[in-house]
Amino acid sequence: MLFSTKAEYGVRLMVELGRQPGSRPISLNTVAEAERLPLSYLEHLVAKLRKAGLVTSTRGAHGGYRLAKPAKEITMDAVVEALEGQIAPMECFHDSPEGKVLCSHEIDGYQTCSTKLLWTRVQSGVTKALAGTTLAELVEFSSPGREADTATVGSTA
Amino acid sequence: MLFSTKAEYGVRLMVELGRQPGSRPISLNTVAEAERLPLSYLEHLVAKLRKAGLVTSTRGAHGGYRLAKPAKEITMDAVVEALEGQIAPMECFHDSPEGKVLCSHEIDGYQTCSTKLLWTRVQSGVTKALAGTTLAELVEFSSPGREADTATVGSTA
DNA sequence: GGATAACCGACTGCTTCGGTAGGATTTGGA
DNA sequence: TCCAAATCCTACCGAAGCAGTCGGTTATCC
Repeated sequence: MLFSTKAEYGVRLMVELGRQPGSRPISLNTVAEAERLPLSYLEHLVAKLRKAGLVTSTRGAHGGYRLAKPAKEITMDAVVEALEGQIAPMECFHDSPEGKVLCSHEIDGYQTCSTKLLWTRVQSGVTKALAGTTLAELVEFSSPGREADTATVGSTA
Repeated sequence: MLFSTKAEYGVRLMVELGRQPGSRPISLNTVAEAERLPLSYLEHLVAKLRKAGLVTSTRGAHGGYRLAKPAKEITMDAVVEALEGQIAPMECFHDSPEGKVLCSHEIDGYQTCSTKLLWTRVQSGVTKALAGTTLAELVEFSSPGREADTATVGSTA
């Protein structure tokens, strides 16, 4: 499995927040019941999202969470990365400052890494899919009234 | 991390096999030394590749492994899947008989799955990257400069 | 002050990862 | 014929991550 349920639950949580029209926060409890997910586990996940600056929180009674930005401006690479950590196909891949991918095997003074081409392509494929999808899309895609419609599930790139 | 070292080691092993010109098998020991990987761990990995029909084995002295097909006909989705198991972005994704992806949340009688669009795109991105890369490409990509080096990497044992 | 809800850290059972160990079986060659 | 080189197979191990649970603390509204 490429991703764990952290990404799954976290994305659902974000979608749930994105569904709310007003600006008032919704409590985690509400989200947990709507999505039928364990509240105490969601607490851990939402903490990651908050630290990543994707949601803001209001404490106390009638508090809760809301999106830190409009759903249109939230791309899913940021969400998934906040939840799962750095997204790389393989451990030896790091993001260098220039945004390039780098395979540590090459620094060993040992010849060209035979797997670099492959992982670079995979990395690119995943990144394009995640960065090319906004939260707003997911909200609209799953909004009630719209029945399961696989026609628009095409790739972005 | 999307994939574990099983994929990394296994792909390197395949590339090493693909580098061999003749049809005679090479031992795992040779591969392990060339790639500096633990032999006993490679045994586990090559077993998966063999069961998937990607390599064939010859037992006994002067035995070893060789590719079951020409490197051009081996696509990396088969290799990675043999090593890592079914490739899906999320646990709720299964390959249905018709080759479509299916999210189990939708069968719950509960509304449209809010994450399906995202995971479908990711799935597509990864699959395209893997299926669009052949072993032959990786072999060629990592070959240049090979005959020049003097280390233990020599192809002729 | 009480209810609500975010926050925080510790703990737990479970599975996978990465690797080791020890043996058995098969085969080629001296 | 017997040894060495290989594949093959099962079991085991420590470490880490996953998917939670639990208990408690702080902040806020009524």
